[in-house]
Amino acid sequence: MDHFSLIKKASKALRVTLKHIADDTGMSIATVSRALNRSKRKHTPSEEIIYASARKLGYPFIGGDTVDEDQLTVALVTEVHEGEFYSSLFHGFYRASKKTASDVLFVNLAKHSDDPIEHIINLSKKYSGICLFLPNLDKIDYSRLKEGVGQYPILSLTPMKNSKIDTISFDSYSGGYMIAEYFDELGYTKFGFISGPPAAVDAVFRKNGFLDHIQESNELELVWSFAGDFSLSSGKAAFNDFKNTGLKDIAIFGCNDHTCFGFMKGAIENGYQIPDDFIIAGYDNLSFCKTFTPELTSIATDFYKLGKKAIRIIENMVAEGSDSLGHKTMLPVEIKTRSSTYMDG
Amino acid sequence: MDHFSLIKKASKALRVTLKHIADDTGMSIATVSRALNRSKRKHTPSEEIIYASARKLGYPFIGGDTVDEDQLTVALVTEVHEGEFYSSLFHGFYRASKKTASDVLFVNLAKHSDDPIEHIINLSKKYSGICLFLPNLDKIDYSRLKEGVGQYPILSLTPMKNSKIDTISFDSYSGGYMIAEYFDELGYTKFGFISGPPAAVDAVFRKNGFLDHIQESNELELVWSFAGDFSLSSGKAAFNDFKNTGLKDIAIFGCNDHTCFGFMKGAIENGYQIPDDFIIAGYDNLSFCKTFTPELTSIATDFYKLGKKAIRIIENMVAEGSDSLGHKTMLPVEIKTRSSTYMDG
DNA sequence: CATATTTGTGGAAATTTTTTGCATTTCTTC
DNA sequence: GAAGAAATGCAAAAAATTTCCACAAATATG
Repeated sequence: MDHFSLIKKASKALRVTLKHIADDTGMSIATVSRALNRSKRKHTPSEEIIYASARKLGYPFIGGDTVDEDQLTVALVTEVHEGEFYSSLFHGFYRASKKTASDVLFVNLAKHSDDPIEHIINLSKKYSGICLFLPNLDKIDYSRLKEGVGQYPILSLTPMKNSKIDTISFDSYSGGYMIAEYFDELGYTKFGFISGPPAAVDAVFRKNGFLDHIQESNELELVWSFAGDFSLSSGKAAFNDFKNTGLKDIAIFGCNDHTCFGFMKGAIENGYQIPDDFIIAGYDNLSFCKTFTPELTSIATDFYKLGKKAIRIIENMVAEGSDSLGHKTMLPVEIKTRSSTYMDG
Repeated sequence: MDHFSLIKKASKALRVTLKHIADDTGMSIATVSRALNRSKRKHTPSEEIIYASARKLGYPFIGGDTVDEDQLTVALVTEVHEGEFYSSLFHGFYRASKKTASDVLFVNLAKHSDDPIEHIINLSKKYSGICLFLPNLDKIDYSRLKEGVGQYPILSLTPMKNSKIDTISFDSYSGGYMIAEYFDELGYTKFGFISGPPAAVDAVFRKNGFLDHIQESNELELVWSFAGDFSLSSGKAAFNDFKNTGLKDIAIFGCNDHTCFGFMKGAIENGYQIPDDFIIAGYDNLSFCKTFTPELTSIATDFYKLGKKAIRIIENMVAEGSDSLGHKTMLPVEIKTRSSTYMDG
């Protein structure tokens, strides 16, 4: 029966010994032992072969790593995609790891996609703690994961409703709220909004914050909205929709920068003037915000702070033996005002 | 195995045994042995403690990954910085690893910067092959590295003059040449150039290709050039310099996209029309090329192809036991023409 | 409430794995 | 072709790990 053999394979995972390497290379156990214990790596042909075989079979090397006793090793588990976001995330954690006692490893959830949860559970045996950035996992996945790792320091960077495990993320709600507040201060009363994909919980929070501020005041009103999907082209589509309404003097919040770029591109091609005809603000503070003309007002997130805080939380969990129980941590965001929302002097 | 480690300090090299864990946790060796061999991970308090201690001390777990015997593990060694480039690089290798038998691990050259070469030599004991993207290493570093690893599959992604080890990179020279050729075809005869930092060998090749095509024809002439540094602000500075020359009908090659964005931004703010007053092309084909108005003509590099080729080379080196001897591999690049160099119909 | 049963643990024996001493072979150098 | 150095295998010694057994504590059962 199929599942039996699977279980057997998982449990009886035979340990790699010198004998395996000796058999594989045709050399004696003694030779293998000596080759592997050389401090200086020599380059005799047989030692090369032994090294290659040892690597292939996964023999745990001895000369290699001795760990700093107090240093934890935290794994940041992601799927690598394109875009500035991942560079920022990695770079933030990388910088954070320099400032903390812990070491960060970037783990890619690639080939084992048949069962990512099983894979992550295995990772928990290797690392002191795990940070997950896997927006595609659902609630059932997280439950299985929690079940599988037990009391273990694990942290998700994706906001989740009713998550069983701790999460840390940026305060998207406040980001949206800040934008509305800022528009209000500038004297605008008519607001517009371009949403992101409904599945992106983060984008929904941005929206909620924005709308809540509007609702809190009688003078403010949402006069236009458009369902986008984070992409440049959906921003363009949003502009075409907006153009037909003929609205003017409106303050628009696009739930990410890319959408805003698309919107502004469409507007400029149609002879609109920004910020004269409308003002617009985005979210993410991509480096391109400063490159675009007009420069885009946006909500900035600090990945270095995210990394540092995430590592701290893991470190505390390890030190106190405390559990991941669905606590949520929100990191403040910052508004960067630029010429897309005000006139230059 | 899709994870990539930061290797720990290589010092005293004493092997971690069950006794160490027993001493650390206060439990007996027998208990530790049993806890570590449980296939299903139980969550009794003492087993949690044992696991935590084992991780801390770096005990080689047995239950962990079952390695595919024929699968190689290639390490991509970088320092993580911000910017779209690193995402593209990682993503390219990640996709490539799915299409090849080998696994790719991303290794960050972070904390151990006291002696990166020593660190890389240690990595060679763990992985079947290594790809380096470390533009800061100099020729002496590469020589030491070659000396240290001996006959071992290693590959640099940074073009180097007279490198001792194999390199693979994009054909920057042809990229620059193609731009000049394209400008020529469009009927331009006066050319301008914004250079990158002199230390970036890659940027120098782009320049050489561009200038060589100009020199091959009597009609073509380089009428203006500016020493930039790859940054947005140096592009703006380049524009200010250009403005004072009063030149018109000129075709400009900026050696990377960021510089071009800065240049165009300055131009637009000064009321210039692109491509009417001048045409401009960049290098890198960043996603923002399509976002900017006008959209920027640029040289596209394919990181997926780079990753696939790099992995193939490593695989061949392993299979044939051949050495890394300074061979250079160049991957073709492609020109993406957009509205910064031609009028819309 | 007394008595089985299960579970977790340490000590020590049994087993496995690794290292080392010694003899033999191979390769280099004069 | 001989001397010396380096590499290798065998077997013994040492070290590390697992297993067996006994005991104690917690839990279940009559």
